[in-house]
Amino acid sequence: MPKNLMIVESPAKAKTIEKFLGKDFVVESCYGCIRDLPREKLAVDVEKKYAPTYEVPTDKKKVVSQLKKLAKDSQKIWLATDEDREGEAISWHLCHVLGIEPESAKRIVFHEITKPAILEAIKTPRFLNQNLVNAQQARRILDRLVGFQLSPLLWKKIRLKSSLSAGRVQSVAVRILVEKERNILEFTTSPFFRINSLFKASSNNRNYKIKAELGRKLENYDEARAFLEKCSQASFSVASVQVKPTQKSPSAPFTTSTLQQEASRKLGFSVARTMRVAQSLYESGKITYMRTDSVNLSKVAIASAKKAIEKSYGKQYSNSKQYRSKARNAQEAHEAIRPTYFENNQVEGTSDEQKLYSLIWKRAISSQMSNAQLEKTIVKIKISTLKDLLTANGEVIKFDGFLKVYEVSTDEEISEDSEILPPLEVGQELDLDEMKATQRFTRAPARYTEASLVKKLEELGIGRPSTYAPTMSVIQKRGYVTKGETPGKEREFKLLTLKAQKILEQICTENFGSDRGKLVPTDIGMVVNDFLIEYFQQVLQYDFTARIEKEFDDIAQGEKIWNDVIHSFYQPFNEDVELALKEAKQVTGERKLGVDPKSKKDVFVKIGRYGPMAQIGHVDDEEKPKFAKLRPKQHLATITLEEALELFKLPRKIGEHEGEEVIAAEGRYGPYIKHSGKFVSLGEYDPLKVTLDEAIVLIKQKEEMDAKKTIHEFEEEDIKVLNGPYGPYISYNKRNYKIPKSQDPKKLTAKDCLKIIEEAPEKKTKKAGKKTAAKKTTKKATAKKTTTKKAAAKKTTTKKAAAKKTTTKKTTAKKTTAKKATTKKAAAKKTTTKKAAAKKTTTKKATAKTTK
DNA sequence: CAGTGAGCGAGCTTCCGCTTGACTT
Repeated sequence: MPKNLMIVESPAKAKTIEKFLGKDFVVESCYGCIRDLPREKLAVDVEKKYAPTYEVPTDKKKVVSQLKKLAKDSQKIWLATDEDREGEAISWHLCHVLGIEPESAKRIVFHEITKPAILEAIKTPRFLNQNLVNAQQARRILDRLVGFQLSPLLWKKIRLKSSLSAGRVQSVAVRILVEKERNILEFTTSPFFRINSLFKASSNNRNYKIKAELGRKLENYDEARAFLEKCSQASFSVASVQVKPTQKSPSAPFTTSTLQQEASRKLGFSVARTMRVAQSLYESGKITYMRTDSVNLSKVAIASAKKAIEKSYGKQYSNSKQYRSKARNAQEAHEAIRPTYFENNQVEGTSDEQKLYSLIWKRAISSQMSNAQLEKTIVKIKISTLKDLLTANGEVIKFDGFLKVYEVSTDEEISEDSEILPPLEVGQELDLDEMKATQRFTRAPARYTEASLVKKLEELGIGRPSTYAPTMSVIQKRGYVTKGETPGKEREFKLLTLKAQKILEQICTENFGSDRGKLVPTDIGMVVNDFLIEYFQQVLQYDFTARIEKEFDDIAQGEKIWNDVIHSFYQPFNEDVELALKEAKQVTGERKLGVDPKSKKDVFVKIGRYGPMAQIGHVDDEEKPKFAKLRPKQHLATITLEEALELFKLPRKIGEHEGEEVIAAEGRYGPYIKHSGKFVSLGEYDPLKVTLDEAIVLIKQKEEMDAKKTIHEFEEEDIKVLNGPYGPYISYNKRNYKIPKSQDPKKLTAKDCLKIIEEAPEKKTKKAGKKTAAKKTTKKATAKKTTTKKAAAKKTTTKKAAAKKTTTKKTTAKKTTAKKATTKKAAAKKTTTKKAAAKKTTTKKATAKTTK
């Protein structure tokens, strides 16, 4: 019989800790939350102080009964869930489920999974912090109220077939994208010219090329032409040389959001892919926990990084330090993401795992390395015929430091290779090799990627490490947002080249405005967003979460009662819901485009039950109106009358093939052609333009594919043996059956198949839910809560202070928070200046690109 | 899997944050 049972949240963590503790301890995992509000109903009694009804979800029943058994056999139970609001609440739920009095529970916490940290934690157990639990309950209940009131309102007012949803996090995420998209739509581009030049110089028998550019933009073609003409007659000389030493310091080790950003930029991973790969690295013990908002490293980790750096690169490369978190609502329950063993600079595994591990290793190890020492040189070049100066920038690395292993990239572009400038003297003459005036265009604001949206949400304090990836997928699943696929458009630009005193003019083309991989809001996303903003200003505000988080903090500090906080939010919110319910008409996003020249009826676009559509005529007209679905790339806001009228040409008969009609149309799953009862997807082809010949090729391809797919076809029994993405299978009566591994699918007879079908297990049904059981226990729980609240409040404040090893009383706690706030501000300033710097380099890059 | 779109009403959906499997045919 084990003396001690310790419960943590993650099974991988449990395994590691068990190794540290020896045989007196059994360490088990509860797999996250073990009790929650039921999925299928509100379960918050708004009449009775917002009393929640919790239950154990079906997929957690097994874990709970296992834990109950272990708990019964143990003498002591240690609740070691994460040290944050959610972790405290999980411990509280565990108490309820395992029949432990919350007042007598042994609660322990640690921020890092190291032996000393855990042994220390066991020495200093505390009790449950009911204030923290209440803060979590308030968070949970507020989210439930918002989500489960707003979503049904959308079902009612926007009668779409697909299920819609709204929530504190997802709706603001969509809003950010919608507003960006509207900025892009409003943006009008304007052309200008940039001057780039290349000089030749030689020094110590070496030839150098010096790139220099004009700092200002030229307004138009005439100015650009005039500038080059002046230069064609000019001589050039060095006006000034400025050399200044600078430093670059490494970035902090990864948190969830920075990992997602870097993996997106450097490896092209979606946030979901990053998390999936990180999870498997974590489970195999190669990295620390991957859902964290902390940049903290344990002492053990810092020491081992130092050792690894000194061994591989030498002492001068080591610079141990601890980073401070900038995140707004960081709870810092874990370490930063780092390799478990710094001495392993690579690991075995899939190629994704190796790549991501390498990124994590480099970032973590470089965070403990020295600053890079650089020397920046700025050379101004005089033009004899003009007042303007040209500027050449050079950068030389004097000591590489952390750059030896890791180069941080920015959102815009990876920075240009540094130029090496030869030694130059003031007054020295320079030979112009070539000068270019390139037409450029002001650029529309950039769309967000999944990773940059996560970054923005984190800055706003919206969402948590565990929800960034799910939030990105939910806004796409609901049809609010899609990942762009269009490659952009071509555009022409002028290029003037001055060489050997002659000016050459060229028209070049470039691609612009690609939205590939970027998040683009859909019409549905926009209509839903506009509706929510009209009626629910407060919840949709960017700082709503930050403000309500302050209230949750007050609850955690024992300064506010959670029911009151919810009440003061819910009263006006509920009024807004009622108002919207009563006042709002059906939301369709309707826009009139004009009049159909043929029928003289109105043509308009709107959101129909199946998505965006165009319509000719009104429903109450004598004649039934005509409808047509919008193509995927068309939008309510931008489609023209002509484009809309085109849509009514579908479905379109394009000819005959083997005596049967061939019809092109746009269906639910994209454009297709129909031929003798079979459908062939059109892919990239436009159903309005596709020719018969092209269609026949596609039909033949499809027939070939089908032939490859079929292994057997037993017509009498209507059984098919087919090749699918998971291997061969049997298709019968609209159901699919697995083929046992012992049998060769090629040798199967109709009889064999029927036998497999008969022996196949029944299909599992998903749903099972108990609705009554949970009620009693929670009522008791809430009653108890209210009585013990005051006492608990006092207790915890003093305890917290004690834990921090400062003097008691609230004032100290407040001071520390104030300090935090100021450092935050400073941090914010830093980032903005950095951003500005990043912008500079990118514009440079853009011009550099075109000159090549 | 693929020509839907009014209005009615049945019956369905939905939040955010903690955590992993199960496993498709």
